[in-house]
Amino acid sequence: MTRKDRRPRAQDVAAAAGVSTATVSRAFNSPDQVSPEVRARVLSVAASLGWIPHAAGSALARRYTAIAGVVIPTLGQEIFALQVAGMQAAFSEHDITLLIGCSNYDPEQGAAQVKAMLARGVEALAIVGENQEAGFFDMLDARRVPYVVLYGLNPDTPHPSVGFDNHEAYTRITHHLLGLGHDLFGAILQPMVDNDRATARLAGVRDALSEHGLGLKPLFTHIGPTTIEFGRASLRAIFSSPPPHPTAIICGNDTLALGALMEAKQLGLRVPDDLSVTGFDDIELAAEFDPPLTTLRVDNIEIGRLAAAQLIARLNGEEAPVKVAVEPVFVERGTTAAPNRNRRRLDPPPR
Amino acid sequence: MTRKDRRPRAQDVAAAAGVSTATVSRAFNSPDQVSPEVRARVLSVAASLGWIPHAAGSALARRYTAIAGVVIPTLGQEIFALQVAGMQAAFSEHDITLLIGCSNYDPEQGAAQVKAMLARGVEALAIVGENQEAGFFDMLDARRVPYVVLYGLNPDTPHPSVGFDNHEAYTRITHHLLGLGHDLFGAILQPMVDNDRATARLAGVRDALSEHGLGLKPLFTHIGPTTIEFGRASLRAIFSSPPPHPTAIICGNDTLALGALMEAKQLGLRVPDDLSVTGFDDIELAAEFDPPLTTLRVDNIEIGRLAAAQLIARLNGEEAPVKVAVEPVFVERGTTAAPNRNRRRLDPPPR
DNA sequence: TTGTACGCGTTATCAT
DNA sequence: ATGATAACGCGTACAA
Repeated sequence: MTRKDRRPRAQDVAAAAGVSTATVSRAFNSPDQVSPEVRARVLSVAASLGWIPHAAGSALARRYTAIAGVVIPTLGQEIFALQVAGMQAAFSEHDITLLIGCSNYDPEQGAAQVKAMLARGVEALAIVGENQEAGFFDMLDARRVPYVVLYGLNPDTPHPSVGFDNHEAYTRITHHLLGLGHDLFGAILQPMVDNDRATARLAGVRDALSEHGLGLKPLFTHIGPTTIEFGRASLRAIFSSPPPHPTAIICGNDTLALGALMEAKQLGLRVPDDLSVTGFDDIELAAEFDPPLTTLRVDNIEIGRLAAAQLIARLNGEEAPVKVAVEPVFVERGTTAAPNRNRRRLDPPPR
Repeated sequence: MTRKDRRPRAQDVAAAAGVSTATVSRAFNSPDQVSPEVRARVLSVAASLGWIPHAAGSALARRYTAIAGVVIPTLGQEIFALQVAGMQAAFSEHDITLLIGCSNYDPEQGAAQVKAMLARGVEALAIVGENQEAGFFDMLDARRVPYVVLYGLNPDTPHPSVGFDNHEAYTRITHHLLGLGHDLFGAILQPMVDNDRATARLAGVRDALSEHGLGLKPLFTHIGPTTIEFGRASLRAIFSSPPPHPTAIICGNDTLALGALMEAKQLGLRVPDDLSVTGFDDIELAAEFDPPLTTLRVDNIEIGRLAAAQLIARLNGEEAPVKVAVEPVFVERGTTAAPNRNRRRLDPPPR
């Protein structure tokens, strides 16, 4: 067998095939430079020995690891899992291994993940959100590691990014509801700390409202975990305050919206007659729910694909646009309508 | 700056700190063997140069890559994403990087992923399901790469595994419904091809039924994609056949069950009075739905953790149990009850 | 405590 | 077309 019963190396294959290690390497990496007979022999010997070139040696010699990295908040949320899946598909076409790290919404953990990835020699990096530790992006620049920000497209920052403008998306939702005639709003959103996307969304709602001289009452603004349970609890809280109550609830994602919808049903509120509710993401359930949820659809796989494509282009020294938009599509379904004036008349008018 | 403006290496740090590369290495890996002053100087120089040891060089010298791998069908399904998250958490405590590959339910793709991982020098491997290409496990054995099968615990095979017996789980569900008095069943399940878990589940239902002299009619057995839509369509199909109709529908997971539930509501069927429905997994929505779904809860994060723990133990040469059970917990909620005899009487009795 | 020197497995360069 | 040889970056006996 092979030396010392360890993993075979190129030398073992070379010896068994009666060639040099250089030829073994060539037989795999530039088959044209090797005579057909020798190539066949090398390949067959390699197969019988079970030799696979060791990536570590290869990385050293080539000065190229063929590794990229992505850092997301968590794998538990479908949107990020899909972005990763999209990246993985695109990278694998270029034989690049994708390292996946989770920050758990903590910039410190995120930075630690990136450090580990740099040690592994990542050639490029994708990360969700711009809310990183101080000097984070400088560190990447210093190492000349191309990076891209996922799931955000903040026009005010210079970072290459693939995604959409969260602020714009939420002004769009708000304008739609305003256009339907709503003038008293509630919001159920995810935590803002270290989350530039969520922050931008709330600002988007606020800015759109203030254009119309409206605002978002603290009493009707609930911020917490993105669970069905929190969506439920928030809606309950909003409607357990004395009237008037909001006629429209804007949610940070579909999960929160579904929670709100379930609680609304339990409270005997008719959607969309008594209450309009909007979500975000367009998860599978959104379309199937009763009533089907009005939401914005985001193509997360595409975001991942495009991010990988941009990084690959830059690795190849190609010019690539640094701000790539993947616009969310408004999907109006059954949870939004003009406010029911009959019901509102029962409420005392706001002072 | 550093030589040729490239990534700094240990030699650059050594030169700048006025020591040898051996001391640089020791300052990081065995700090006790280095005098405090020298250590401090080395660390500060390394920090200012931004030096991080290159994993490829390290892997070669140590003959240890600190890489493990996991192959799952898809990241798009929460259960697998959670298993990966659990593994990642456990491995990261041992500074092991986890490589993630997706097979898309295709053994060929799975094998390709594993090959890529072997090239990267994975020290250990986890894989969902035993349904692999011929010689797959032999290949791992030949390389002495410890592996573990996730999400299955087939007592008939020798493979180390962490999970549960899918056959047993589904006989349990079936027995419960039989105990409630049901005697006409339907099933909505995921595809069986290359999926030993799904196959075992169907067999579990069949075996439990045949103990009672019952069977599963092809007309009432629907197999397809694990989507809400397929759950809906299957229920519709089942109830659009001439009576009698099943009083209990066993679903392959919660998503299918939710689809069935939604369609049942649309058809005017009362759950659980007219129809009992069971799911599997206990996703968040299961408890919140109206009525809340009876299902089996699986702790997928724990499965991931335990799998990683077993692999780590084996890497350290420790004896570790090879079959680790993570039993699903039966959660009876609102979608199961005794069959409504009144309704059944309206149906002509089965011949 | 510190330095010297070799090997880890592969590829690229330069001969032949 | 093929071979010899020198990197690639690091860790670790061994020597001092």
